Amino acid sequence: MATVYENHARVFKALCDEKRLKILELLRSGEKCACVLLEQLDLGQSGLSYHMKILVESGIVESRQEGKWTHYKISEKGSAYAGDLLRELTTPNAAAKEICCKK
Amino acid sequence: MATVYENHARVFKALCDEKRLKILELLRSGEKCACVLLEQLDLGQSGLSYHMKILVESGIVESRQEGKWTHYKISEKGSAYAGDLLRELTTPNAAAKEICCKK
DNA sequence: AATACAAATCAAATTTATTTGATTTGATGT
DNA sequence: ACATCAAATCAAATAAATTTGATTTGTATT
Repeated sequence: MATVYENHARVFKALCDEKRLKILELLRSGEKCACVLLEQLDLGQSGLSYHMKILVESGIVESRQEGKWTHYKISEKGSAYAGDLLRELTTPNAAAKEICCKK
Repeated sequence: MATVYENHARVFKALCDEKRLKILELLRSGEKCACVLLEQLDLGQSGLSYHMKILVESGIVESRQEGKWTHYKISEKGSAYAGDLLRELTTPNAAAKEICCKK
């Protein structure tokens, strides 16, 4: 069973790798099928599939099957969730106590 | 020389690891010195130092030296930058062209 | 200058992530 | 049913990240 930390980490893992950032950049110009991504990236078929899986599992990218082809695009919902999560993780929480050192 | 992708990836690496997410959670309640973090985490001294370096290099955490002790807190500026960057990376760009498959 | 202690650095061991090529699965067309 | 092609999965090899304990560095105290 995944901890909440694992689930949160999964979201940002999408953005931790150069190849995946390049893929996202390509997707910023609209939905693309795997064949187009393959042409533009220095990646083999199985390598692309590996990275797309991580992107989709993060929620930031969504996929759509059309016949033999799979199309990918940036998910508005997933991106918004990632943004909200980032804000939550970096915002001071209410019950802030400043406990610190002996000295 | 670091590519722009490496620089972007560095920001989100901070959020990819469970231990670092736990550290951030502790920092949400205010600035803490390393000694306090050590008490609350399942980490040795050098391990904590390793993770704090990654957090600080991401910009999301900032450190302050006070005598022998180092204090850490979440950086508002760095967090805002990460948020802006995430939005930028996941927002469709202007010159969007929908090029796709033969079929 | 010598000691004490916090944190950073180093080096080796271990774990996890990524790459690569081969095989399998799933959908389509003949 | 068979052949074809796109994508997923698998397994092995490689690379990168993390852990751990030892050493070093920097600051303060005596």
